[in-house]
Amino acid sequence: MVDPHHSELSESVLHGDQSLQKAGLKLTRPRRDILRVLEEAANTGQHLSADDILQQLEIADRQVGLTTIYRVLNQFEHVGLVDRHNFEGEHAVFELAHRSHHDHMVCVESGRIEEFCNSDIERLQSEIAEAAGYDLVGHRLVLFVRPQKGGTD
Amino acid sequence: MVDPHHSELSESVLHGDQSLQKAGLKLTRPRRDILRVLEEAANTGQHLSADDILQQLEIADRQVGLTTIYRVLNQFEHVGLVDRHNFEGEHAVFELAHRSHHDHMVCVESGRIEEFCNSDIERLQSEIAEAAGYDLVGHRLVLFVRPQKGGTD
DNA sequence: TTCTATGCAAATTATTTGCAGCACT
DNA sequence: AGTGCTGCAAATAATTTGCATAGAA
Repeated sequence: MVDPHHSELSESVLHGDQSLQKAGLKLTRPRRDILRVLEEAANTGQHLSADDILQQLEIADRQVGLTTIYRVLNQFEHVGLVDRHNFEGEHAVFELAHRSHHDHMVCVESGRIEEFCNSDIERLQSEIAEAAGYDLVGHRLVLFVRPQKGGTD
Repeated sequence: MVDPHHSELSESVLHGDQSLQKAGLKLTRPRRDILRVLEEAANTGQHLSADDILQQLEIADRQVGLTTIYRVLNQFEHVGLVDRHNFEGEHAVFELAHRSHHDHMVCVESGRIEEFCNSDIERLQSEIAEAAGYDLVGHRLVLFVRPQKGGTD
């Protein structure tokens, strides 16, 4: 059954809808709203914290409790809909799960986060693990960068 | 992988002593004890959390307040005496600062943490940053691995 | 003695859980 | 009516801060 209300939502959200149902999660207003915010963030390549999402929702006049945000975010993560990151070490940030693997580059001046993927590095990682007698099952790579030309930012 | 000198760690501690004085930090009992615990951990390649250190100190009958441990750890970090890591995302772990840069490999089965350094990966990282218009100022790389030969556990 | 260090308790921050009420089938 | 969803408030966990006292130079 399709709810006429979300006709304004993009395909991706509908896709998320499917994922949710498949995972036994009902597509409720809070979940839809959170999904939408994550969507927008994905478009601009942003990574949001639970609180960021709360702010966005308040701005959009779509009240959702912080508790629910945390709970939904965890559910989404378990379902594989979103990825959780811990760049800051203080609070986690989330992003809609990507189809493909990628790593992050964080600008220490602007806070901007860019994504990249380098097969050479990926391969080297496996080699390193193997050489140490292990099998690589995952990894986390974050580059901290700063604008090249003496940027005033 | 056992180390020869395991009873007397005075030498290195004295080194830390110098670093502390140079940084304007007095060598007090708590700081010396914490340094000693970090020393032992370094010998066995362990990374300790503030609470781990508290435990170690209690075992060694050297009472130090958790508050002090956190405070000292921060001071040590600022002085460049220890490095802070956030493998778990919940609590930070520390290790005596290494003279040389290195990354980590965490075994998802045993929790064991190994260190490594690969110049090819380091170089690739710079190239990636440059290509994106940035200068690499730092990075964090953690490989999650599992013992090779069929995990029998 | 002077200034820094310590530690207990209270404060913070990020996140989770208990539980009563609401929603949808 | 039943089962899942929400959100407030209280509970946690990790870490920090206020403040009076103890300690190093």
